[in-house]
Amino acid sequence: MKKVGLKDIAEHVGVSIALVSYVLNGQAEIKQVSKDNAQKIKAAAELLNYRPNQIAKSLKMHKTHTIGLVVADINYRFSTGITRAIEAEAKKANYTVLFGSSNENEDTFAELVNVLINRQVDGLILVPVENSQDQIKMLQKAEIPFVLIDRNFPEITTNHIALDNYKAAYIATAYLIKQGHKRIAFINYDTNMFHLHERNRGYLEALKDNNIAFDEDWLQQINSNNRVGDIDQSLDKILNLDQPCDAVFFATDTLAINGLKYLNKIKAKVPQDISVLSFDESEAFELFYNLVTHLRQPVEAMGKAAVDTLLELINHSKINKQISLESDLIVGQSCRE
Amino acid sequence: MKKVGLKDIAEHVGVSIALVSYVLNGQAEIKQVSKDNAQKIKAAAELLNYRPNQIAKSLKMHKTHTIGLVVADINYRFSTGITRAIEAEAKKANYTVLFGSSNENEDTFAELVNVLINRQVDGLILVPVENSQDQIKMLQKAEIPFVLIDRNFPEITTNHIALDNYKAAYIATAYLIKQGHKRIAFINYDTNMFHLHERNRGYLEALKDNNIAFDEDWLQQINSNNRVGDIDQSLDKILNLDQPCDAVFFATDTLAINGLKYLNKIKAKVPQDISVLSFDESEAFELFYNLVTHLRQPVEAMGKAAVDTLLELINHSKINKQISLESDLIVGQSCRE
DNA sequence: TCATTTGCTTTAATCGTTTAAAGTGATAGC
DNA sequence: GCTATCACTTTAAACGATTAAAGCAAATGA
Repeated sequence: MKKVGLKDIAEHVGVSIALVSYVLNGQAEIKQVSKDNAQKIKAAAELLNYRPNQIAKSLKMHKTHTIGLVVADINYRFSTGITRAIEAEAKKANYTVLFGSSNENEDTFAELVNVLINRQVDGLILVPVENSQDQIKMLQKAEIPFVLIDRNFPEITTNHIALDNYKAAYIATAYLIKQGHKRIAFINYDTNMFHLHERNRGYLEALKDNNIAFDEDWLQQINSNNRVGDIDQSLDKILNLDQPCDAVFFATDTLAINGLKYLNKIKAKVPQDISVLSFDESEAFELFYNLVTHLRQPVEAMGKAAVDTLLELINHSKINKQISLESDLIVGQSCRE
Repeated sequence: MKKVGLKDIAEHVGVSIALVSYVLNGQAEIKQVSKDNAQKIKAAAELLNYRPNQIAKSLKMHKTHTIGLVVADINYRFSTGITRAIEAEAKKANYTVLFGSSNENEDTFAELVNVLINRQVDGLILVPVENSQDQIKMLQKAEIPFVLIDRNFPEITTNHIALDNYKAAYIATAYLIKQGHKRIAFINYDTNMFHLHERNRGYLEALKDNNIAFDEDWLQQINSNNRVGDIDQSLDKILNLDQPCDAVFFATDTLAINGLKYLNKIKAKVPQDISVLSFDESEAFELFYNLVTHLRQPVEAMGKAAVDTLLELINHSKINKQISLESDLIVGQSCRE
């Protein structure tokens, strides 16, 4: 059973290809196609089970009605959330999402972006990885519509949607202080990504504003290549200081999960021995014996904003939007009361 | 900066489009293009930052080098695992993956499949949803290469890759029996999907083979529309029988997670009050105070087998493969020893 | 010297659509 | 009776690539 095209329908009905195209694109009225032919064409399309070849259509129209999405790692809870939100929003506008995961790798990221461009996506939504500035600049030079989400580079002016990471970290730290903590550790990745630096800044600023003298052993920077081992060491460190920490704030859900596993292992009780607070959400937080207090990112809103912005960009070209969103502090029982 | 095509390069160098195409497709040798021109063309392509228009190429070649993937729900751990595996495997063969999530909805599933076909994917990898038999038959009639994973319909002969669900459930149940359990509940969805029925069958058969008289209150069927409430009720039921169950086996990770939340809520201790075993994997299982004993599905192998089978189908057409895989029982501390 | 071969390049059709523009026969207006 | 309009329909040129087939000098052979 070979593919049926406009030609087959045209032959079947005995009219030209153009007429078929008009009818099937809802232009029967305006092109004044006779009711009789319109009727026959529709029937034939149905009968032959015609499916328009989007590839041909895209080629002609210079529009694929597709947007490309590159997330940092499909295994992150954040990624699945944002993917879902973006898909749903895109569908409303009749766009399909072409999707890839860079696995936080610079080369994979570049390759994915390239593949998507070659497939003529109308625009891109990207969660950029560390050191991908050149790729971003390339996109700007090539005038390809794109928006960054979750992360951005302060030195490059882009359309982006991200959490106010500084504020979120500030609020979380302030919350721990309000709960009576005086020695709060912050475990973050050792990275040069701006959004994670902002979290450091929020943490530090909150300490300062509350007159807590920061001890640099409190800020632990994890090498993402040796995550598990490093987190264990970091926790050992902050728990065995002369003045041990009584709270720990994890900069991401992955850090928190690995950290909590270790705390379980060494039988440290949360929050009796140490309070725990984490960025992001995770199903695992709910199964921990005490719901882990965490900062929930508004993924739905983020996805919607990203798609909306991108579509504006695609349709009316020049706009410049930097959207900053706020997180919710979900209070569980993992912090001292 | 408008898009550069073969034409632009041709004009820049002062040769025909054909020559450019030959060179950039590595046919310089066989088409005996002069070294001089070949050199200039490559240089110009580089200089002008040429990117082949895959859409045009696909139209001409009747091949998109794209495979479509429809998962049941991007939020499932299984989905992200399988997606990653399929992407990695597809990339090796220079295929891109176009991806969608049906959210277990029949109509969304049909729509996604259609969108993918219209985009001329070379083949499909599908996790079919309940009642999607007609879609599958349609694909067969249209002779579109596809393979099913995770689930299949016994009444339709298809290429598929799936776990031996019967065996997995049997092994898990037998394990619980070996640990001394005599009253084992099984919580499954109320569904007509074959793979979940197979899990029921494995559970029942294991009881029978071990001379345990099955009590029909032990098999709880959850309506997926009211998952949370139903699970709570089911657990209440099995814990409050005249002869309460001392073990519960969840048919999926989502069921287990919700079940464990409820067990936490009513302060039932695992495994002291009740042993717990679950199908699938979840990050959350590791954060539960006792690692939840579970059946791990071989997603990597599954993804690889799916891509390999599909590519065979695409290239050499007629084959018929039903691949059955085995799960691993990961023993944690959630079952009585 | 003329025909053939060699080495390289161009021409032009094609993929399945879209859509201006042109074509056609009937009817209406003057 | 001649032109204009109307109500349709077809023609044909794109879109950006691929690739047989044809074209064209220069070199070689007889």
